[in-house]
Amino acid sequence: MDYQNYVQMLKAMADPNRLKIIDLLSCGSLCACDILTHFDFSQPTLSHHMKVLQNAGIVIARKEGKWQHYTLRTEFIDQFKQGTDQLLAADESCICHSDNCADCQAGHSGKVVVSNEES
Amino acid sequence: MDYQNYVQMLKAMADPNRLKIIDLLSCGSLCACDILTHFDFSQPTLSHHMKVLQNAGIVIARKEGKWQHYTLRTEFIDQFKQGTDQLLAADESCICHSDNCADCQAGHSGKVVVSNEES
DNA sequence: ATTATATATAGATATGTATCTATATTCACG
DNA sequence: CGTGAATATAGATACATATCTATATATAAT
Repeated sequence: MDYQNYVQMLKAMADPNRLKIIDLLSCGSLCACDILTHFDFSQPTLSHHMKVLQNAGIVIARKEGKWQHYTLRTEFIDQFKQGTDQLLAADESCICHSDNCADCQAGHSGKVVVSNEES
Repeated sequence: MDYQNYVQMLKAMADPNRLKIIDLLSCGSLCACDILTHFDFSQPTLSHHMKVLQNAGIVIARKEGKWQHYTLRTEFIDQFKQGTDQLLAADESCICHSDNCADCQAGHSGKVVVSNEES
């Protein structure tokens, strides 16, 4: 797999304000003005964030009169969860195997995640 | 829930090189020098990335002689998946409900994600 | 038509960060 | 002890981006 799309989603999500927007939209569609009431930043800043979310394929916009309605894409939810599973599963899809990895040949392959208790 | 820790994980993951490091480590522990062979950047740059991953609670380091062995934390895997589920589930944990949200009172609550087909 | 409302765009600024080179530290080994 | 190898730290630089103000656009209402 290539993680291009997944990285773009992560980048878009890796901002507290945009994460809150996603959280808000997970409850249902909202227009820009309604979203804005939940934040302290300016309207152009929201417009910027919504564009980032759209470009990452996280949100779609539907214009109705003067309102922009934003909705979470089901494809985003599916693809993001799938990307996460693929990333964190220690199976044959491991990048090493597709990379002629010397470490794999040296036996590092396999689920070797460790439960650790230090701070 | 507060997403502080989750955002920190997202930030650390939202870099193609660090994502590849996570992918490599999902196959098993590796020392810095082994990880470095998979990349074009310099050794100090790797050191920086590993610090970011550690600060985000994604990776732990165990020093053995002059080698640093890096391992994915199981807690990271659990917490990240849990955070994702919590974010994208349209249930009572929705931020609106804990925020005295006017939109919720106006009936926007509920799973309203939309399958959309435009580009 | 004019005015008000919702949103977008342009341009500036400040902060964050990914990267580099140079150097320091730590450790094994002779 | 001195040397080489693995890693970390310091400082610099370049690029990305989150934010703002000012302004433009689009639509509804009067």
